[in-house]
Amino acid sequence: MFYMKELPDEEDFRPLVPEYSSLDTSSVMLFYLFLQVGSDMLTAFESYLADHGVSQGRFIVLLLLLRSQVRNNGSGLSPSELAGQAGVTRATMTGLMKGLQRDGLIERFSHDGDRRKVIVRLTPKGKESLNAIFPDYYARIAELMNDLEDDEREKLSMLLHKVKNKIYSSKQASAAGARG
Amino acid sequence: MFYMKELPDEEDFRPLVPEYSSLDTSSVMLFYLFLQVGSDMLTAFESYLADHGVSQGRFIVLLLLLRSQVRNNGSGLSPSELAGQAGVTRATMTGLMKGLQRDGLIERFSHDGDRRKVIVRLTPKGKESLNAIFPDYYARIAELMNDLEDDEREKLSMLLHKVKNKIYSSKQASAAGARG
DNA sequence: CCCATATAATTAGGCCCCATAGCATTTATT
DNA sequence: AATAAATGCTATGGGGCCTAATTATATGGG
Repeated sequence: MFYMKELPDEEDFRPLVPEYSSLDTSSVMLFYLFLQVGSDMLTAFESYLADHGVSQGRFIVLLLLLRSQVRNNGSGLSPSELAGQAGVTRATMTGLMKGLQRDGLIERFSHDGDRRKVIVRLTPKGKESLNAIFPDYYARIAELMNDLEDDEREKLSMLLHKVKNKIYSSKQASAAGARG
Repeated sequence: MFYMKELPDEEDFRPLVPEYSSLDTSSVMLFYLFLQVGSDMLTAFESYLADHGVSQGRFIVLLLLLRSQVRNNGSGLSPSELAGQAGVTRATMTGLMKGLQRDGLIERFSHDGDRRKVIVRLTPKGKESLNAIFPDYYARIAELMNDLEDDEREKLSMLLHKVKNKIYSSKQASAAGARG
């Protein structure tokens, strides 16, 4: 994920202000700060996951499969459902499955009732892999948030939700614009 | 960037709590919320940039070049400096340069004093490209942050800095651990 | 002056993430 | 029965990223 190591400051925007009189520098700097922190967080956890032989994408898939086992007693998920829950296309998911199966972390079975479908389940090795990752993974996340007091976490969560809602509402707006 | 569309909730962690008694679910959920919002933000801006024919990585390079022009009167930057400022290896930067030069957005000159070095500068077309992107790009960022009051932005910025500092301090810790 | 070392940029090769388009199979709709 | 829709897959390609090796150049002793 690409970002600038050295964030832009007021000085960088000053020459642009005459041209873009409405330029809201505090927004822009906050935006880049956000991206930078997100990227750093992600990079740190990706390298941790890489030490355990999985990528971020693979880890999410394993997590989704574990959740499905917990929630509905091991009935498994189809690639299509996984793609939907992970926010990628079915084709992308196929590629991910391929690698995960090659490494023995998942199994693919054919669905009894619907022969178009495939059922994906964690193998014992896949579960072990998650169990090897979990304790330290969670500890690292907790460590990361350790400096935030309870009320700060709530505040951060609230602010993140505000931004998130804004993204969704503008997505809808642009989709409506494209339709109409 | 991979994340889960449907964020995990308390229920998902409940089965894990007996095993990981210290599991701090509020941290974990905040962490995933953060990644999700960051990813959504990035995706939205990437698709906007794609409409203008540049990727996030390319855009950052153009931005860095523009900043260098503003800051030190167009002396340009070397690929090595660009790689450092963008947080990627020189090899990665070479690939980026190749595409940007092919599309006429940058120029590469050889350094007078040191013939190992290359100097990269924006072309007029590169500047035009940025100027075509800017107004709307900044407007979108401002729009995104529009629902946040001034004090909320400050709070968010402060909280982000707290997390950021935490990342850096744990990076140093692990680096020191690797050394010693 | 020469050689060892360091630095700059590039190339080659590879992995991951991700998308679109097209295909065969199977199921649902009408 | 005919059409539409869904599923999983392949092929193809782009973008981001890396390591290792290569080439050219510079620099600091000996």
